[in-house]
Amino acid sequence: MSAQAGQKQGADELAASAGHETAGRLLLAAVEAFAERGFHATTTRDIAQRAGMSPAALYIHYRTKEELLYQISVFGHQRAIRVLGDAARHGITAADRLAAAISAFARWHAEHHTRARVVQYELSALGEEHYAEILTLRRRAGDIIRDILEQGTAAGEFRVTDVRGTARAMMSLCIDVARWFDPSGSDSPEQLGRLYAGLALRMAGAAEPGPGPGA
Amino acid sequence: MSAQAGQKQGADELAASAGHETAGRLLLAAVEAFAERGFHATTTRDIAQRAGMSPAALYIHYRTKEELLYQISVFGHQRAIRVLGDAARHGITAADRLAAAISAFARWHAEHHTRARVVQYELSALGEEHYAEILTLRRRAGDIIRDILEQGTAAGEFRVTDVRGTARAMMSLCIDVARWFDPSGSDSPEQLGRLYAGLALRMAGAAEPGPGPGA
DNA sequence: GTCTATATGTTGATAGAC
DNA sequence: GTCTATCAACATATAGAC
Repeated sequence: MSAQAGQKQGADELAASAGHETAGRLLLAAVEAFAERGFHATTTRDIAQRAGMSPAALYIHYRTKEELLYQISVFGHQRAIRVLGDAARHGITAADRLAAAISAFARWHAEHHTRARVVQYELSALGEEHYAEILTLRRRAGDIIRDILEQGTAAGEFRVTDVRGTARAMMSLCIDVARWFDPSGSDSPEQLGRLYAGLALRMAGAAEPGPGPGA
Repeated sequence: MSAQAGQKQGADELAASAGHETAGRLLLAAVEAFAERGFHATTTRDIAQRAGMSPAALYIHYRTKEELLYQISVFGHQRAIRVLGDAARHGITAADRLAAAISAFARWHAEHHTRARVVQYELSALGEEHYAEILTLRRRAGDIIRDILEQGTAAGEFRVTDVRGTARAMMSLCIDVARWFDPSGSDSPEQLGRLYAGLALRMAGAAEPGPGPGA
């Protein structure tokens, strides 16, 4: 599946998650608007207009503007964590699993950079309860990388002194992709995933079999 | 100089850059407000109140709310780039310079995480001309790291295949510190700088003399 | 379920007294 | 230079017709 198809597919799934066709269109419109202008600068008029509806129609499907953000955040986090977790199970050695996990997580943030931007940078606009709920989801992602680093270090594959800090740095590297990634740039999400997998292996102090990252 | 003193010192300099005592207080109040709630969610009333003034007083010193953001952005970028550039000149080998540059850049984003958050994440709220001006400043920072990687690779100190991508990843790692850094957390800005310098050396494929990152 | 029309509050920015 | 008072525009959200 190409990056283009991946994005379309993902977008459809987000829309489908709303359960209702119109609600799904509003969700996609909100993602676009929030990513472009930020949650607070986005008006309900803007969202409704992008979905081809009147401002009032929004409130039939969602109680508030914040609920739109909440739905986007929950779905986005669930997706990203599933992608990360699934990849982390592919491979026998810790090095294989780390490379697969980082590659997939970075690639997701590149392919879905619009949604990822909302998911990663508009969290503070959530209500208090919704925010707490999302934080619980986020912790799982960090644990996945940390577990791989611990297993690899124990097995002698990696040389990592600060597991917590190194795992956090790897997550940070992937998340920040959403901020700067430009689909019209020279790197494809797949290339970026390969580069970042190689960089992560080096950060973990893994022995290098092939050529270095980016080859 | 401790991290605390460093932050205070920096804040004073930002305030002093305004030229006028009241204008400086407004600048500091705006940084706090923008960092906490974002540019668009911050009201001019909030900024004025934090500075202990009426909403109207703001417009004596700044034409618009956007001009406050612009002043903060310019000063912040100039500072961060100077810190990075100064550090990049300390050391004879490319490895020394890379470690010094990454350490200083990451540390700046941790120490000044409040200001850095505004500088790095509220850019899109700038007017078109101001935005273009800031982008010019930003390009310089990337060039500094890229030059070190190129020199180190040519000298045989580093093994980097994708210089552009690796330099971008290192910048990304440091910038994202502003998003997650918590001064009440367990890591000090100095510790973080040391960890990240070690990780950067590994990412560059430098030979490892001492213990790994985080030791 | 979707529309038009609007209630109700808040915003960025200004006018004019001191 | 700072204040109080205020404007005009715009925000989110709702009411009621269809």
